[in-house]
Amino acid sequence: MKIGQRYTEVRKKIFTAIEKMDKPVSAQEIYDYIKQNYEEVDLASIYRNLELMNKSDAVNVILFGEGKKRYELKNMKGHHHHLFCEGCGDIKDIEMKEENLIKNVKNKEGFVIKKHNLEFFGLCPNCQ
Amino acid sequence: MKIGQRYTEVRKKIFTAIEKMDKPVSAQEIYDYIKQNYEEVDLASIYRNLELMNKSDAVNVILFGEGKKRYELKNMKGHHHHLFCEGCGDIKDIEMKEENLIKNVKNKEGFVIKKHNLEFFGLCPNCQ
DNA sequence: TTCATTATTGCAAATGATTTGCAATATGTC
DNA sequence: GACATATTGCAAATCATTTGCAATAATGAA
Repeated sequence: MKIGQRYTEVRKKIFTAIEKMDKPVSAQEIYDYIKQNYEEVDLASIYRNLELMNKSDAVNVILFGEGKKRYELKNMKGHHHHLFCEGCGDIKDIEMKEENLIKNVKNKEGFVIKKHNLEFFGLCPNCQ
Repeated sequence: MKIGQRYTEVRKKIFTAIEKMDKPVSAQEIYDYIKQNYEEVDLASIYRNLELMNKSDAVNVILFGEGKKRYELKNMKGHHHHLFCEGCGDIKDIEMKEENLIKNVKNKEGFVIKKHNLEFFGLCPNCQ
């Protein structure tokens, strides 16, 4: 997995931050984490790296309609989806077979499917 | 389906705009459509109404990672998902049974599922 | 190891979507 | 028609993300 041309300190920190927080995180959360655990890194650099990481398939972009993107490392876990709590924003992973689902979509409309996202929205035990 | 307390001209225009454009549309697209077909409506009013319409279940919010939200009328079509072309932004509806999928998620993690979104990303015939 | 090339970073400013305060206006009610 | 207040327009604010540019750091060559 090649991100850009150089393996920089900033890049290492971003990787570590996402890995340690162990959930889909926003650019701002990565920024905050790094600020508290290492020397500060500019937000713009984080955004630029996240875009690179996304293009090189190192991270997934996850959307919950909060008005911002979340990122998670791709190699850490198998393919999965998420449960997003509308109450507290808590996020849980879910595993699910969906071969049939995906199979049915392929070749429909002549599209070439490159990616799909399935997210569930609801309330976690604490928020019900 | 009750949106706010009054059935205003602005509200009518927004409904008509979304219906006529017949695809998931952004607030800006609704604004542009109305500007061309009726008297202009303030963007802020459109946003305020879209939020109301979402809370009262009149519209679905759809996310394709473009950095903005799209809205579609809920009553127009049955439950469906979308194919979003990363090349040109073209959007197609797809129908799919997913009873099993959803059934499997219910009662998992103690979440109460209120909504789920499944989006596919790829390239349409023109963009391949 | 030092040097040179250029990818990457920090900083500041710009952009785009969305939100908010507030006074003016329009809608439903009596 | 007059009132009470939901809704709108306008302007400014906010938040996430992007961009220009000069300074800095990573990597390959000498």
